[in-house]
Amino acid sequence: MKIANMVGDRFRETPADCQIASQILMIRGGYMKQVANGIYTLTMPARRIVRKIEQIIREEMDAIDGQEVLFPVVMSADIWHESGRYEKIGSEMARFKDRGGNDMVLGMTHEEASVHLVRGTAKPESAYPFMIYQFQTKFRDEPRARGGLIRVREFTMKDGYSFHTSQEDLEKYYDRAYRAYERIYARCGVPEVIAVKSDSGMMGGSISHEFMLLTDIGEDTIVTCPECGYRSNMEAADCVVENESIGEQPLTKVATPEQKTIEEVSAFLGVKPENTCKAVVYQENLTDKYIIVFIRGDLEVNETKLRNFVGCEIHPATEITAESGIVKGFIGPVNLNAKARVLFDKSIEGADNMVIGANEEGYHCKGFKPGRDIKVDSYCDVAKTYAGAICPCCGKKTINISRGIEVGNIFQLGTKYSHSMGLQFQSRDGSLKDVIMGCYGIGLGRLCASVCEVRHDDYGPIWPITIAPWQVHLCAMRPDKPEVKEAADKLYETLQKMGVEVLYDDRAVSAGVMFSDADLLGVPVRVVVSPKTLGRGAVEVSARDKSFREDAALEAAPERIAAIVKEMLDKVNNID
RNA sequence: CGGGGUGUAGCGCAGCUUGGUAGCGCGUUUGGUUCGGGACCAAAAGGUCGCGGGUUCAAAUCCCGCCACUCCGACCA
Repeated sequence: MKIANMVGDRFRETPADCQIASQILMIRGGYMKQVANGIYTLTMPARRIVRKIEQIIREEMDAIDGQEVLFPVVMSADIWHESGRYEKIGSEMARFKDRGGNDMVLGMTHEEASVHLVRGTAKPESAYPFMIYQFQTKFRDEPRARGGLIRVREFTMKDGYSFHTSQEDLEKYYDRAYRAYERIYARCGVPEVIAVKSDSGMMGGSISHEFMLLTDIGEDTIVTCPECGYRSNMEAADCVVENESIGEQPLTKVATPEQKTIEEVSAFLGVKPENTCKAVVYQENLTDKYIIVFIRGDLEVNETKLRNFVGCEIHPATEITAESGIVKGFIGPVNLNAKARVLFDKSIEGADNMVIGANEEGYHCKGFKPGRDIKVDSYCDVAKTYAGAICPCCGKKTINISRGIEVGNIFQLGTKYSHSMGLQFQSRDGSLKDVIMGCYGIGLGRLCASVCEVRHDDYGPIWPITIAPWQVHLCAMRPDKPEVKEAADKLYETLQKMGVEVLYDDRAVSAGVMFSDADLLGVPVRVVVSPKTLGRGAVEVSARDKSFREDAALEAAPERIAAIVKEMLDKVNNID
């Protein structure tokens, strides 16, 4: 490819409205252009990167016996009614009517389509397991797209669905998929991607993992333990705390006029926030019924865990009515006369001498001890864990909090879709049973942008050679000199014949422009042919990541360059 | 959905307060001089000032409505 004719302008200014490195560099490098909010056109370099990522994934999916298929983007609403998700999913799913007035949807995921494909007459147990996967455009009308390709509305995703006759078999396959994913990220040049325990969200199912690339611009909060390797998304992380007795005291009422927040109350009474017990009020989305969570004063409620615990959508209480009996700012578990569901978080278990609200304007109580002053049937775990908290796995106070981008996920779906949509198998004893499913997703564009996010310098991306748009960037410096033009043209042709992917810059531009453009395109191997190098009878070969720079004799250059490319490829691919 | 911001040439922006018929930098084109990290000189092309309405002799500028983009939050396989 000649850079002179390539569509997609590179430029110097930072584009307006760009926040993160990958977005800035990929826009500046002419990899893509925004068409609408969260919707991009990819140009050749980005398309080539995504294609290479796709091929790596394809090879790894095929290696675990995946069968590539292609589901449609547009689906009839019928199958979404069957699974119940037509009603359950909100406006992030795009819906429309065809000319016949039938309800249609744009696929945001393809569980329904996959079950639709494989159901029919119940197949024998021996026909299982199998996995089908595809690369397909998804449309999700995100309320807020941002960060270039990190969070978009239209994107290409690899989604796979596996079908099993037992939980054990699913788990066995899930483990294979897990290892395939690790290979995929390593081969894409980001072996540091880690798997974390995750919340299953609207996908349903029980066990699930997200693959995370840790970076500060990540939208997810990741909980890790350096001691034992425990890793979890904050949404799914257990919060373990240990409360020590600070001296049991009788429950006594104290006046705390105008002191409503934990900061105010603890400062006013001279106690630490962790020796208070606060109430956080939520409402069920559909009924507006109140839910009061009693939690240690220094902690926050993890709304995902709370949602899962109560089993319905919830939102923080916006307005508290007088009839509810809730005294805002002074809520406490003792003598609470409120129309609300009351939950006790584990974080107050075992504590004593806590400050609580007195359920009376202007008063709190000291000396509260759960279990003594009020009967607690059971404690739930709905608190957000925090840096320095106790690791739920090894028990040490080692919890770390960091940020990560989700670059893939795997779910054990169970029978959610097979059951609702009627996908059964015939077991050896002749009975019909629901098929057990797993699903496995990777967003290609997001992975591309994420790699850029962690593999770049001030001048542009530094693409790992396995996914780089080209392997070699050939610069003919001073192509107005016939000897340069001739040597570079020949090298270009020879390398291509040898199967090396070359981007060729033979424009009559200054060295600065040429190098800046090369930096923005991030091709791992750079070859410069110039009057200077030809004077030495050589071409200059260097790495985008500055790891080496050498002269290669002109006649031997093609072989040398091809050898360097091969060496770099092997280094990434030999991961076992 | 709530709260801010912005919309003027391919890109980045000024002009708007105080109305007078559009400008700067980058990029692009042509010619010339340069030549290993975004060169220089000269000439040139390129704009429904987001859209619609209103006020006015006159609107990029003032008023009303709408749209789009964007940031923070809510939301999010």
